[in-house]
Amino acid sequence: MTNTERPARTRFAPSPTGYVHIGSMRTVIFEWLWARHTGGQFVLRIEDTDRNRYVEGAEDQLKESIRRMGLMWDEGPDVGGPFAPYKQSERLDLYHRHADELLAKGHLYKCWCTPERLKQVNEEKQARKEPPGYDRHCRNLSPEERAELEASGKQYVIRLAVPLEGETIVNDLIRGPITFQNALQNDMVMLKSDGFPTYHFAVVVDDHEMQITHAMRADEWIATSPLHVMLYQFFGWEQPVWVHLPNVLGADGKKLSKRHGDTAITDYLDKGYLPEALLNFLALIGWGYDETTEIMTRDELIERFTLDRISPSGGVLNLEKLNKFNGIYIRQLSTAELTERLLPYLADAGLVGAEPSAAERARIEELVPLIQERLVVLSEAPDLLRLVFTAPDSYDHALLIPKKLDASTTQQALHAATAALRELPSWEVAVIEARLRSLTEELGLKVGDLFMALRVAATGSKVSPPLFETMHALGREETLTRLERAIASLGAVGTAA
RNA sequence: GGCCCCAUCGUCUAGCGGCCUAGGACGACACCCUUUCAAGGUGUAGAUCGCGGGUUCGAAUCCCGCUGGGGUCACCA
Repeated sequence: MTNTERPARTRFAPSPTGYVHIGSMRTVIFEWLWARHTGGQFVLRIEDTDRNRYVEGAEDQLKESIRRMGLMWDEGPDVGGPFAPYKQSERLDLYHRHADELLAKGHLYKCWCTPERLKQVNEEKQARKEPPGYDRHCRNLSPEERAELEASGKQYVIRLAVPLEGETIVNDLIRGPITFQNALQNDMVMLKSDGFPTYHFAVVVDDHEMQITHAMRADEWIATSPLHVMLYQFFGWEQPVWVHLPNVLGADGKKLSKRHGDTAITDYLDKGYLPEALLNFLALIGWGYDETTEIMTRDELIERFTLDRISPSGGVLNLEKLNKFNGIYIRQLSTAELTERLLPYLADAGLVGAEPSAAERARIEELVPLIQERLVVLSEAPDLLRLVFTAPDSYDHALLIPKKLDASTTQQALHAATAALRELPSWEVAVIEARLRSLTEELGLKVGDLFMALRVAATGSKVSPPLFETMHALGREETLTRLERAIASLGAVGTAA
């Protein structure tokens, strides 16, 4: 593992075909962390070489996802860099120049086979129970045949002339050397008939051109990595350090996909998982620091992240643990900070305006402490806060009347409480609590019973933030109004019964 | 199916030949705190380290085989 601590250049090279998968984000995290840890650069490169799969807007969404995670790239689209452009569709000349070089050396060859013929060849191979793959027809053309096809002007692709014997070794940093028999490799297409390179050709050329030191990518690339190694050898270039990262799996141990639930990183961000919680949590899938440390700040992660601690086996996404992490990070936020992050969710729910006024902001900041330690995810805030904004529209007597009491006793108790609260000299939490506690004694009730009746009367629910804090947040007027409505609802029962 | 990778509590992981009668975290359960829910605290259960052979005085740790799981076999990345 030589020179792993020298400034590393890593890259994330997605194709703009859709959203950013949470597993891809984990890859971004490792790449970013390693670049930061070594004081190197993290580059973003757009691999838009498949015009058929191009998705409008995907590139923006992808950049936005990375930005929202707080993992800005040092070089790439929008920010530029010494190796611009960072979009492969704008680097076509480069691939052609390099292809010509290898073509001249005989490591690449033109292939005029039609998709139909390719399909037919594979079907025949299949019928003979042979492994699929190109039959190298065009590699073995006679000079005359080649000249004729060359002159025909027909469409062609450029393929890799894989050595027919020997073996290719991929030195994976976390797995050690992996040996592949050359005879088993296919003459994969390097340049498509539309003149665009395939991934195999473009990554190698660009990683070399952009001086990428560590080729970190998901481990599904292991199977084709010998092709990439061959290319480096044919070019006479020094290989990057290969680091194939373990996958993020679904609960069934298979690659995480739509049927496992949310897979886009934005799904999580939108629900209100904090970027810092996600970063910490995701960093722990496939990597671990020591025996006991799990909660780590971004800076601690940067300082502690090393490649040798990446494990080779895939890891299942444990949502419950993510929830726990998110709660921890939410509780670490200051009231002001949490308020700021909650506002968009409250605006969506219509609890505050789209452009919250200073008064609304102040009001929310007052309420935030009531829910901070109860929040798992930011998007739950509106529901937790709704009881403050909207009075219960009816009362369920089964909730309102304590187990061992009846309607009239409950009604009397609430009435006494209302009177007591009305006369309070101030509306401070401690004052409310002191008065209500003494009231339980005066009434000969159990603390739990009275408080629960009051809770239901004030909030309509048996579950709420602490009673006195809630009453305080509601304000005296609103609290009394609600209690009176609860009392009235019980009175109706009394007469009906 | 061929090739390749992987294999420690349900899950994420620590462990890189003796410190392991395997540590931490999430989850579960119990108790404490307590006006509910949370949060917090304490504790319990949970892994014969996939199986079988070796190597060694000694193996979760090294080697081989097996089994299981996964990945990959496109003019997609």
